[in-house]
Amino acid sequence: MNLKQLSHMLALSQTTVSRALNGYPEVNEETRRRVMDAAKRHGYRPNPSARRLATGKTGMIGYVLPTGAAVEIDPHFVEFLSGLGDYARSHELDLVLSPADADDQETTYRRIVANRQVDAVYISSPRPVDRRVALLNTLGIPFIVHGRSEGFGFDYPFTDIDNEGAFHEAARLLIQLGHRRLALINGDDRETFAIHRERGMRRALTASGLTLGERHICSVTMTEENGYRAARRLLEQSEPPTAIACSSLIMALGVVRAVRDLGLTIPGDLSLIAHDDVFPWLRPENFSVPLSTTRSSIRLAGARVAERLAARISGLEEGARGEVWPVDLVVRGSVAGAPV
Amino acid sequence: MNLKQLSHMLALSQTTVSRALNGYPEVNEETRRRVMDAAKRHGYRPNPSARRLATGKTGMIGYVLPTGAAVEIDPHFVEFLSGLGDYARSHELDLVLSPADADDQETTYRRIVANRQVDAVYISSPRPVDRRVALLNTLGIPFIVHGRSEGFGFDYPFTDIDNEGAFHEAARLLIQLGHRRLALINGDDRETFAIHRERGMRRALTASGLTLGERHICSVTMTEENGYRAARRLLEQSEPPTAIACSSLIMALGVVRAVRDLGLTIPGDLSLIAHDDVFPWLRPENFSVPLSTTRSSIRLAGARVAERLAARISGLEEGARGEVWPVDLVVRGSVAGAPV
DNA sequence: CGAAAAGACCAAAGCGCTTTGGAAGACTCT
DNA sequence: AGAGTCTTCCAAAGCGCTTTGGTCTTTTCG
Repeated sequence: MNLKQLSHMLALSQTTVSRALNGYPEVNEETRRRVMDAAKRHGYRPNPSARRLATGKTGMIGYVLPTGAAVEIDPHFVEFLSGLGDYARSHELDLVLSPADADDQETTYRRIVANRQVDAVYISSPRPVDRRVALLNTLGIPFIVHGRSEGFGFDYPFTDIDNEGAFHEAARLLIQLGHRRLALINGDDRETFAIHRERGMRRALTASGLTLGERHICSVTMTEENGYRAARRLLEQSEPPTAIACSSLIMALGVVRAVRDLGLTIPGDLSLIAHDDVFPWLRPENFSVPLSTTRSSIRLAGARVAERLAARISGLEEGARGEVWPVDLVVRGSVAGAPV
Repeated sequence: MNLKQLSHMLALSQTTVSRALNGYPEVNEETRRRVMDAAKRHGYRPNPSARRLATGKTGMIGYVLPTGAAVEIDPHFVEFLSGLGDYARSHELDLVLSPADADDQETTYRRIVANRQVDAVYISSPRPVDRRVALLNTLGIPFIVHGRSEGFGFDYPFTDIDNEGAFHEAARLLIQLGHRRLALINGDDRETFAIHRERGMRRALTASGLTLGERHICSVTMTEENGYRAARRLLEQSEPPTAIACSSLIMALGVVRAVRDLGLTIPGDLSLIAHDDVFPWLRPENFSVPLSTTRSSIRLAGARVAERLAARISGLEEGARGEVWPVDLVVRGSVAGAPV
């Protein structure tokens, strides 16, 4: 059932039927009802390929997926995706993932824009002065950054959490509890979120006349193993930290294992706070010692990004508004006063 | 730069240029070279929307993503996706995720087929007599099932691992080590993979005159917490198992925690084998006691599924061939002889 | 040598929608 | 009553590609 058949059946022109269906004003309300009715009854659905060719609109949002043998898409992505899907579903938006060589994403971005394959895209895990942001800005396709980039000569729309504030609060709490030697096990420090977390922590330390020495900071891919290694390195120093802030729950698993291997205890010998993106399959309250966290649902962020993309596509949102979500600090058993 | 311009520039018809570019035989080789050359020089790329409308081919593969507040997409998905992306990238295939209400995926499948939104789709986490398989079979779109379904009046193409064989081997090993009371912490037993694993284990037990009692089997969503709970339930019985087979590494984390909470040890009091899908961020060799596993890379499976989909799209693969990959049994420190 | 076959190319008709540029009739207003 | 204005609808021209159904020229072969 296509437009031609439908309009013939209604003894109307394709023009009128098309307009009736798409809510244009220049059509009699009575006629519109008739059309709507017939369309529903016959299950007419406009062919998206045809519509695409005519309008350029695709009803899809895009994401360039970095791939390659050495590239690991981490589990955060899937949780973000869930949120995105939650929103997208109710708006019949599809998501297209375009796999790209991790070292040359630009080609793919250019392709999907030139080909008009999607109406909007989002970017995740941005770095400071991220080339993708600059690129999309010049290409002129609607986009949202999940996270933040910095230091451009222009503004851009983003949705981010207050990583700096979160880790500032976490560090402040630890300091209040008497800790003097804090350490940070961070994610990849080429990414903005990691830089912000470090900055937040440093700010809290400085305010109390403390510092975050080179020896007390690690920056690694967020795997269990790297968490373990980092913790061992930190704790086997001559002056080990008495508290650690950790950028992910998965790494925190490794930290806990290291602590145990070294015959230490949490929170007796070490206080631990980790960032929790809220995975359904790994909860901080279920750690052997319930884990204190800075918490922010990455799933909700996904839904929000989808919502904003939809708004931008339909022209409801414009400009470069950035939003920063606060992060909860949730205190559980893994923090205590510094050992004497 | 579109076809019209290009052909005008070459003083050829659109027909000839199109055919030259698409490798049709009825064009002079000399002419073809000229065309190819000009196309490359001017960076001509056929507009996919137009091509789509004309041919119905999209260059995309589809996946219906179940969503909803209660639905958790698990981390296996992202790893599978990585593999899919690895292959898809080299073939300029994109992947479109269509979010659907988890309870009504059929509507979405019908939509993407009716609209010709993708050239092929894949299905994951199939159940026995999975309605999606039956549906896609009647809808007549190329598809591959990742996993297996059972009991149709027709065959279908799938790529699966030998779940039954894997858990059969695992159980056999445990029995050889003298264990008599085995337990299984399984995934959702409405899914085929879980049924196969149980079947494999049962087969091994039966062969030795043993059984898998109702009290020794759990079937839960694969989260850390559920692993913990299941293990507690099993181990606090009057006649607790001396060995557990577990369907995922994430649940195994919970098992290890439970064992520790109960003051038991691995492998002294309990032998543990888990299935490992090979996540880069959580490795069995890094468990406090290195974990024995049945291992099969889900990422490789993703690449294979993409490859087969591509083959089916281009007509290189036909029929209902199913393939079953063997699973490695990797023995590490978490298994030992049964306690006396 | 003449007929048939093969080779190389093209004009034009789709694919199914949106949108432009009217046109016809009804209504208002002076 | 005639000019102007709405309201409501339509024919046809795109969007940029593929493909059908030729035509014209050259080659092959009995």
